[in-house]
Amino acid sequence: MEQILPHLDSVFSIDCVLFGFDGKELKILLIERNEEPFKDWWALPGNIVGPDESLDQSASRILYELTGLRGIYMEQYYAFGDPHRHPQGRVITLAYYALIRLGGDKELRPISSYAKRANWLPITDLPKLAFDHQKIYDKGLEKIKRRIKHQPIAFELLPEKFTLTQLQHVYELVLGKKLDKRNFRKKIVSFGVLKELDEKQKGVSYRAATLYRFDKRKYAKLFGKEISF
Amino acid sequence: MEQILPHLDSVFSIDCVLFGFDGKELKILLIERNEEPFKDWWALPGNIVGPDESLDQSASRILYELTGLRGIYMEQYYAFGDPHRHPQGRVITLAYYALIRLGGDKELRPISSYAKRANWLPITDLPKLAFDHQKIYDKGLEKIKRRIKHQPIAFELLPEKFTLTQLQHVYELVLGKKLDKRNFRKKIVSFGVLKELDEKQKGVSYRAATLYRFDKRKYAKLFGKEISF
DNA sequence: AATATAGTGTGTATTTTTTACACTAAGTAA
DNA sequence: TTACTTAGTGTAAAAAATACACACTATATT
Repeated sequence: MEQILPHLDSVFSIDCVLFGFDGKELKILLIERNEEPFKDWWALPGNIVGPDESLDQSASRILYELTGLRGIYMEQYYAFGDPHRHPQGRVITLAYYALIRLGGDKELRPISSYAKRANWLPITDLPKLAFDHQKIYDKGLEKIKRRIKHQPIAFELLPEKFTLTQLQHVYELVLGKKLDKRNFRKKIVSFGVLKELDEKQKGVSYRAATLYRFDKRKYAKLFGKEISF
Repeated sequence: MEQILPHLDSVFSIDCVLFGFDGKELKILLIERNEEPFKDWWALPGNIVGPDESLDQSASRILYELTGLRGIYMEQYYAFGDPHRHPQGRVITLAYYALIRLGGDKELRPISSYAKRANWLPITDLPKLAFDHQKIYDKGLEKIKRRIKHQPIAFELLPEKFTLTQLQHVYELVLGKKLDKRNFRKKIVSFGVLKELDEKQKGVSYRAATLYRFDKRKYAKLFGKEISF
């Protein structure tokens, strides 16, 4: 976040790439700035790190203030500290990404003053971003692309119960490529971290798919062994 | 680095895990502190980020001041910012690792005041470290373990001309496990990034091995394709 | 000159993993 | 009942990973 610049030699902020999945698209949450510099531009949400906050806490707080959500999966992934990245002084920023399942419409809370509004925008059609936020976003996407191949983070984007097709969809969106249905299922099931439920999808106008759940216990037992996509 | 604490709300430092390979062991460069807190403890080298330095520049400077080396492979990998990680105030630190080929003995330069001395210590036998430096080191090792599987960083630890056995040795030390000689050679050669030289190892009292060189051109052509170990 | 020593360099068979590929089944809507 | 839409499944071929052992070569020693 870039709005407050106390008179310190350097300022410390956190910027977040909040990835959300609504069942259809992969989106990120952007705010439209209401202050100079970059007034009226879209930017990643961020803020100054509080004096008694850990970095992770600070990131969680930013997310909470914007969305009202807690307990979301977040990961710090890089520090951006070019001396000229902020036109008004030195601001070193730590980048976090978060993975969020988007449910109803009531995801967003009232906006703090420095932003006009916030919006979930599909990553396939992003506007120009303020500061070096495009670079921050790019690196964030790169990181989750890599991570989804080795860690069970896809489930963070899905509801607790999901179909294999939905899961595949998440992988395809993150990796940016189509996957073969049969091979995908074979592989994902072979990891042994999914629990098949006695329940079917509801409200669809075609054959309902079986629901699955991510089984944290089984995953814990795998610890050390790498998933590899 | 932890020795200077100006009266700011937060201070920004960089700490470096400098990995070095001397042909036998994997080592890191530690300094023995000459100031409180943690006087007489071993610590990772570090320093405050200068006002007009980029983060990468700052890390390179720290390395240069200690070793006289430039152009070394360094990578930023995590920010440590627990509010209580430094007993005297808030210091957020960015961690970098570097990979260094250790040649003769003249690697080290005169030490700045806050340290008594600096020393290359084998990672198999590290002392207790000041602050949260053990955590920083652990994460650094974890990162290069992961990275060496996908990126040609092993060559940074070796002289320009090296034997396949030496290369295998680096992989074994970083990954912490033995590898099969024939399979290792098959795989590493199949990547097509090594150039076999018309030259043999010298000064050994047994059959001399063929020397190889990492071929950056060939590697550049592979870009996008992943190496996988 | 013969011998001991120490590391180099090589091939194959087996298993495992990855890939490519297409149709029937089930449920809903008209 | 029919049309529509997605769910769910298997196999063969290719590629990659693994396990494994011995002869060669240069030097040092006697």
